[in-house]
Amino acid sequence: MVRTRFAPSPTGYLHLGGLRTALYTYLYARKNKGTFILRIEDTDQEREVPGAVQKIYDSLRQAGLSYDEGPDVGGDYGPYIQTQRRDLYPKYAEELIEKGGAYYCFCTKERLDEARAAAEARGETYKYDKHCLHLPKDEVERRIAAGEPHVIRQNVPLTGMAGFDDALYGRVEVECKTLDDNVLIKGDGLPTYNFANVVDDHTMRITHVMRGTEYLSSAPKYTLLYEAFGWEVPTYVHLPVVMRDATRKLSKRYGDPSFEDLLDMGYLRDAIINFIALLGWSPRSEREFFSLSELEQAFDLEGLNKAPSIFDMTKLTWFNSEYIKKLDPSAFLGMATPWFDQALAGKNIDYTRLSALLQSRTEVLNQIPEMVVFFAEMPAFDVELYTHKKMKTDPAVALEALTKMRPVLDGIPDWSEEAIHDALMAAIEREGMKNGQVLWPLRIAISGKASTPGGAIEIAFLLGKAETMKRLGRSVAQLKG
RNA sequence: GCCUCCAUGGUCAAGCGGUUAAGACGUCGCCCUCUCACGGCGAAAACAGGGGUUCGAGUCCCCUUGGAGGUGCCA
Repeated sequence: MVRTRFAPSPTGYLHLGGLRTALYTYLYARKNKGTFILRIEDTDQEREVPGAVQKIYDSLRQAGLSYDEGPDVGGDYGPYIQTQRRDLYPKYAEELIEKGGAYYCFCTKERLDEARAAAEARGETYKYDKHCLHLPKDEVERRIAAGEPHVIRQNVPLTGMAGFDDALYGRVEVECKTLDDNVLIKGDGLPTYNFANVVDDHTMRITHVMRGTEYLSSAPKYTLLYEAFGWEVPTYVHLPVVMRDATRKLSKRYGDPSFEDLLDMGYLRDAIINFIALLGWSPRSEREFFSLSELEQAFDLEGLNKAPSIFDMTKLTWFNSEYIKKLDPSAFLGMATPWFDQALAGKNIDYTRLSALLQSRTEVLNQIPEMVVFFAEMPAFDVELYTHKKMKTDPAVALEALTKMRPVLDGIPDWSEEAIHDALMAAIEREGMKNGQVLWPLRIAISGKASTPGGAIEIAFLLGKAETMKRLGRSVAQLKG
């Protein structure tokens, strides 16, 4: 039975690298009919950000990554928040001490800092000197009883190798002598990640530990812990980082968006998931569109890439535009409406028609207001906009065309697209002009923009007869200068 | 510095000893067209470098270079 877990620290929003780790972890569980667990790693009380835990719940829910066990859903292996498991860790630490895998340490911060500074001054990697390893048991007990501050450290062997087999990276080994005796239980009684991840993964019966490569080089140390306990080591799957460019990883500091930010901008959940899934994983086929449930079927470890990948906003945007195009028109209308309102509130515009015009032109929802504001207010524009080589128009041609079309448009009784189209086409033929020589200037005259969603006819229709005639009148006046 | 890991076009990425080295995004060109999009067609664009192993190497090994991660009483 596969049991996987996503174990974030509540230090802020859910960034995209975290989302991808969560996604793969979730997918692996689903693919194997296993259990997906959420665990909150909040042992660093100082870094905890208020509200961050709730944010994690919300983001995972919005992403569609439902967990079978977790703080807010329960489960048989709880609690799922580490600070609520605090009484558990010292017990295991004691056991580890009994087995020789750990020891109490009373060294002061000052002594440690000095030693570290000295090592660095010598150009060496600092390592704790096991100063407290051989303290007699009675002395240890006496000092603890006396309330002396202390931690518990891992007792790493001085010789030999430590290693593990990663499902993605293969065998990873290091010499024990390069490893430090890290703190397992801190002065505040809470465990460090080094200890908590081992105890929790074991007690929660996690079979596959999927996490970022920042843990790759410390994983051998965790294996030592499992071995000291006599526990079975889970399967490790370390996942490469998501980068913003070749040398820096995605981060809020540089303005990289979080999952929430993307959603707020008007990126669709399914598009984000689809894109993220393919960032570091390949189905090894030409297929590129996957829904979450399709990913649950298709995902496997074999398709994982070992190299870090760069988050390409442009490709995400393409995915988004594709997802928008596939939307049912009424669904798109529903999504677009709040964005229409931003630019067109109070205006009498046919949103249904407008959204039909916009659907194939919208890449991200937040582009909508700027694409449609001209319906609300006619922008000022330069008459040179009338010049278009291919359409064979310029301000002079435009003036002639507009002057001739004004009465034609004014004479249309029922303002429908069909009526406008027919009237205009008939007039164009009668005058012996080219479509472009009339329609281009007309579109400019009533929109003031070089490019618009839809042509002159659609825009005239959406604007309504009164507004169209009003704008036309002003534009003709402008041309007469 | 030391330890670990990684390396195919600008980006994602297929390839798992024998290929004209896929595909997608982006870019550029053409077509469609009342603009812009959409859609269609096409083009440019990559195995970091050097040594091995092999009849044969993008694929295996080593070195170099470049990059990432770790080196915390952070995770």
